[in-house]
Amino acid sequence: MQSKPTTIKEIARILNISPSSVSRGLHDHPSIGAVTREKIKQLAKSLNYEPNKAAILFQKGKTYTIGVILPELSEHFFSIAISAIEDEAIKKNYTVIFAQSHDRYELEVKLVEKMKNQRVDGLLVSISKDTSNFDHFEKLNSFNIPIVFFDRIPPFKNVHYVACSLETATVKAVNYLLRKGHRSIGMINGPNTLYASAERKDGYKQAITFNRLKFDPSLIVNCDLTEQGTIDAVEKFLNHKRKPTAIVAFNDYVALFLIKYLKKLNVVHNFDIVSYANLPIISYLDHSPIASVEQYPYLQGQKAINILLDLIHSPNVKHQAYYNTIVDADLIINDVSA
Amino acid sequence: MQSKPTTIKEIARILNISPSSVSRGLHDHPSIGAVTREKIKQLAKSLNYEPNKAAILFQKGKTYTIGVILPELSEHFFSIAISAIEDEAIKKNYTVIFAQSHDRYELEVKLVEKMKNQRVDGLLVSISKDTSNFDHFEKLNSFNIPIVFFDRIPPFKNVHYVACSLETATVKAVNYLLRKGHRSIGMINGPNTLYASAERKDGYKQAITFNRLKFDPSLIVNCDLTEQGTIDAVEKFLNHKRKPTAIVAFNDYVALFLIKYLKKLNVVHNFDIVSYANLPIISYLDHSPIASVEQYPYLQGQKAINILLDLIHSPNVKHQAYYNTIVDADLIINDVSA
DNA sequence: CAAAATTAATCAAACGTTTGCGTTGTTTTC
DNA sequence: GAAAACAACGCAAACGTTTGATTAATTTTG
Repeated sequence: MQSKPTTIKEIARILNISPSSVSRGLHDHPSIGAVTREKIKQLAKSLNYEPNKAAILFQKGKTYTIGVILPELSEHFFSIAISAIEDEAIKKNYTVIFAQSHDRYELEVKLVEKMKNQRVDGLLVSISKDTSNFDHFEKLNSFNIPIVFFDRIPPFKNVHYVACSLETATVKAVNYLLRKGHRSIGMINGPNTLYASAERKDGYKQAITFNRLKFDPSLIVNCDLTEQGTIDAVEKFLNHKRKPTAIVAFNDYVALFLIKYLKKLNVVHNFDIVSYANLPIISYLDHSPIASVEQYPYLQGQKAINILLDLIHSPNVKHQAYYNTIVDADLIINDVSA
Repeated sequence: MQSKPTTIKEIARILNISPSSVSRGLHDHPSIGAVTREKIKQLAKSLNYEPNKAAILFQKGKTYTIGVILPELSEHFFSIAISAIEDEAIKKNYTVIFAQSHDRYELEVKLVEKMKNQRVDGLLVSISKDTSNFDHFEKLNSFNIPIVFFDRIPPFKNVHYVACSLETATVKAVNYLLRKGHRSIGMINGPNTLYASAERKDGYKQAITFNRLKFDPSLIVNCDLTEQGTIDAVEKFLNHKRKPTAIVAFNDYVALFLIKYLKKLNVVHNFDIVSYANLPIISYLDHSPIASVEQYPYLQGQKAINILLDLIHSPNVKHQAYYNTIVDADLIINDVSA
């Protein structure tokens, strides 16, 4: 025996009124009398009425669904960010669908297309690390689907985004190392396609020059964020004429690769390491980074979806202004000896 | 300018045929001639026609959506499992919505209700660790919404589920420790509400008695899987008259807590540790578990959703038989000295 | 060659909800 | 006391797609 869910029609039939009145009654429309309204609501409750979402979606042409595209769910940052997105969405009665680009541009393009076909009301995106072309996002404009980028954002301002000021954070990080006496600081940076890479570089430069030191570009090396890429980067430092005594790693995963390799070479104690992400797991390492930049994924996710919902609900005016939201990043000190 | 998406009606109007013919043409219905069919398909393609999913859902009374409820997305196991679910869903043109119970029973109940109201076609569930009442799942039966449990499953057989044989895995783990010469092996088990706890216990007992050793129940202690709970558990071992030389931890997170605490007490080298989950991060620890049980989350997720899709597509017969799928778990040896 | 079968398409209803407009009565206003 | 205002509800269309029933034209069959 499968029970058919209750419909508005059935309530109308039982109460001998029209379906439209039931609909209006349930929505507190002023043209329905208080008595009728209460009768409707009571019966609806007792019959366990739940609006058929599919019918509403169809009728309104909205899906109350927002899409999320991010590189890797198993990265701690994103798993937390999406938790925030989900929490907020549930509150506002939106449904979230998500997909992973696995950091591949072509997959990202396909997913954006998929999301469009799913008729999402809006999109939250953290771009893949080899995305340098953004046409697939621009297409959505003509369909009036707003996009908010978060964390991994495109390198221009005329989009909505939420991100950390990694530049400021990097200044803090480098300053911290300088205060600890380091004079040659290496940086393992990400690919140049990432805006975050530029920010880290700028922050590094800024801190160095502000402290009246000479900026040496060869102390910043790019890396594809894989384990092998990290090893290649480290090698450059080890062979450097001004061998660094401290290293700023692109994120905690890179830091892990880095530490593993340095341990293998038995030189891990020659380096102070600072990283980004502040993974909880990091504190369990023996030789962990002495500091890590916390990027507040939950907060970022929260802000991003709230901006998106705002865009969805705002009238169809072309936004001249873009939301460019910066979340403060903090340097978390793990160094017990500090 | 916002383009309205192309509809069947419009294609029909342009081609001077009826909407129903267009629909049938697109679905290769035999009653549409080959010429007309091709004309329809070509025009549809050139107009970038995409079926309005909302309309189809509404019409068919199906949502092509499956719900996933799991305890914590930031747990590596689940983030991998849901990746598998998502991958399979995309292939079959299903949409996945998910929610986290954060290991709380009341939240889980609400989420199940939410999913029901969203009219999901089916549900994939990994139950929270303090769920001992299963009425909220039984309600879904009358709505004909199939459920497949995975990993964290209820303690009875008359449901569909996919899980590891943790019993077998535990036998392997304990045998491994016994072969390494350990004669007093502690186990930090989970709450008794979890079926997985019973399995671990049984496996432990089985390995011990099979090796003609005496089973000492006080060497198995329950734990709520928090850091403090783990510390409390360890304390019992440290004060035990037959102080264990090896410990089987409930999972890698517990192992982390455990190792951290033992390090603090400077006794970490007195113990061999075996754990479950095989977190990638574990290998970066200095003193990591010498072995870990791999539960193949991707495979479990894959099997679970395929079973669910099977149930969804199968005719409305009451299944007398239940899918009780066991995925083999393997003991992965990390011990370099082994 | 009439009857039956086949082919190719159309018609109309249906899914559940929302909403602009119209229709009743009843009450207020000057 | 007639006109205007209002309160409370019903009617019907609309959203896009699918599908059972129907029709019309063509072909096959005995």
